Amino acid sequence: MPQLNGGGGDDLGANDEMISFKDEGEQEEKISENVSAERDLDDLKSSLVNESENNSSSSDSEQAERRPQPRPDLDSYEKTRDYFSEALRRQQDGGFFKSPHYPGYPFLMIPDLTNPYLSNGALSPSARTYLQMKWPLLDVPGAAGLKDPRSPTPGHLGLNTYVNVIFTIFFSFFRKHFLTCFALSLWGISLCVFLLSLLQSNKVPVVQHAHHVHPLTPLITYSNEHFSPGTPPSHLSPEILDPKTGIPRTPHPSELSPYYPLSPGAVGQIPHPLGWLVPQQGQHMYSIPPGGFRHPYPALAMNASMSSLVSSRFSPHMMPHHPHGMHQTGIPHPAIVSPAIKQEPNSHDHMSPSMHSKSPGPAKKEEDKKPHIKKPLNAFMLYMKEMRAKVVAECTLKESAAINQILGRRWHSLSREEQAKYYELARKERQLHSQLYPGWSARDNYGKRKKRKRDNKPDSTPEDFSIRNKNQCVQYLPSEKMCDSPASSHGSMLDSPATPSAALASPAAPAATHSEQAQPLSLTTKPEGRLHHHFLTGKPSGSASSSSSSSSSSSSSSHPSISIPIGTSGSHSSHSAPIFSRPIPFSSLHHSMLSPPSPFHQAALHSHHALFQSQPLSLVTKSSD
DNA sequence: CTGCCTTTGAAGCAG
DNA sequence: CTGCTTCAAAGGCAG
Repeated sequence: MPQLNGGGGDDLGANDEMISFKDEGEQEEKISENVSAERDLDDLKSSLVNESENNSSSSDSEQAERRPQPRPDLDSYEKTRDYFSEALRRQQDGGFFKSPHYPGYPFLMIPDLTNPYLSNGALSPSARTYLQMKWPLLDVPGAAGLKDPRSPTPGHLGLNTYVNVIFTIFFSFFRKHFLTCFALSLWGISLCVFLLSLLQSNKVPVVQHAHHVHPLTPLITYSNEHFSPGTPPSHLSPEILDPKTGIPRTPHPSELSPYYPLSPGAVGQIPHPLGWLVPQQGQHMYSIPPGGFRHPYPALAMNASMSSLVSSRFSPHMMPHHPHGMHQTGIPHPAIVSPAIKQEPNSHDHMSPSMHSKSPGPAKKEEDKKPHIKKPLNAFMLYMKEMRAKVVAECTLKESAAINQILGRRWHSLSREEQAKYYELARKERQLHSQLYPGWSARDNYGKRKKRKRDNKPDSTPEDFSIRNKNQCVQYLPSEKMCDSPASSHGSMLDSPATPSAALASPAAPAATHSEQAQPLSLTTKPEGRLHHHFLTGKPSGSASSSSSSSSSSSSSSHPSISIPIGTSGSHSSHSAPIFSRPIPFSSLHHSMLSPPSPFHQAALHSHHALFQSQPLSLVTKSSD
């Protein structure tokens, strides 16, 4: 647990301490976020006003251009268009209709308007994509006929106009009252969709985008609280309040979506303003079986992302709460995994215990009844989920083991604040998890996984490094791919990461430097890779390193290359723990070092090294050849 | 097809 | 209380 090791921090209650520290920080952050959000919103409004004016003028000019050559069949069109334009002028004070700029999405700029964080339209593309995905039908340029005077379809002008007027009125209303009437707006959208369908049925040319993924796929984010423009963050009570009444309600999935902004990854790598909160590609920390939300069966295939977002934010307040676990009700939570789908091959249909009358079977059946509730993700896991895609994109690596090494290093390169975010997130997740599954215990999942190989060799001789047991020092990374990876050989890790990602990963250069300095030894320079991995392995992960100074010491002393369990790859916390965790939690220490450079950090760094030096025997080592 | 690899952190268990 | 073990995610890889 990264806590402040100094500077007023104490080692006890690391988690809570840090969390509390963080909470304060977060609150401040949030306040500032809100303020900035409001400011952004204001800016956005003003900018939109300007845009509106521009749009109006351009619209007029367009009309002027057409007037010289009026056509009889366009008269009615012109009239309706004028009417429409008038309606537009009346309604649009915010440039809501930016058709000239977004010809393809004449009326689909909602997210841009509704997202207070988009002062500069940075997210506009994603927002549009979002809408396209969310409401594919809306992607249809319903006013295409109107938009393009050259291809009018007089036969449908009336309908088009009607639709457009509906759009205009609805969206103006929508825009003005979005924050408070979102649900209503959705109904309006549904109406529009219906009308568009009508248009389609009337054979009005309709353009569908080919890049539709899943309409709901991009909606997932890890946390919505920071993105809901009109709803205050509710960290600990993820319930969704009715925007109008403020009363908790059971939202329809479609109603939820707006509160769960796009995941950057899902929308073309568009960086999210609050990227750290955004999970990867619509995935949630709890992978919920598809159909989790309302349909217990995968066949009903509610989009997993949607399910996760919905379920992840469904607190007991929203759903009937059963003290012994929501799963008893068949209510899905991301943490609930249907073994049939995942992991538990032997069990089946765990998701529907409530659906089926409790079939009292053999004693073992009881286990089957219990759905597999996954552990809440810890901070690092959350970080991994978020960053994995980036790392994969930046590197050609695909193997998770290698990616994880990189992530592990990056994790340690993160500033304390950044890590704190994830710790806080993880804490909330645990809290939510505990609320959702009061009776759940990590113990419940013990033995669920296939037997781990680790325990086979508890009593191997010090020299007898089990092949099975990973070498804690050897890089699992394929030699070809180092990226900004862990422990690049030759201390290349000390070099500043060439890739932008590296810089990204280590926002604070000093921190990164410290990090690197702090782990020089951990960078096992062995390019050997897997070969040594087999022969030079560290201790069996299980018994290996820690307590038994005997084994570890012998191994360490015998090998020239010393690998420090410093947060680096291979230093499983549990292994390294014996060395630092108790007296000076390693992560904590490391955190301090990662923090902005300061005398204290320097001291910590030195002490850290000193610590290592003082306990050479504890260091897991590996032979250099 | 199953399990390992790899990472960190949380939690449980054993002594 | 300390230390060890298991599990969480993820995807290539080996058997």
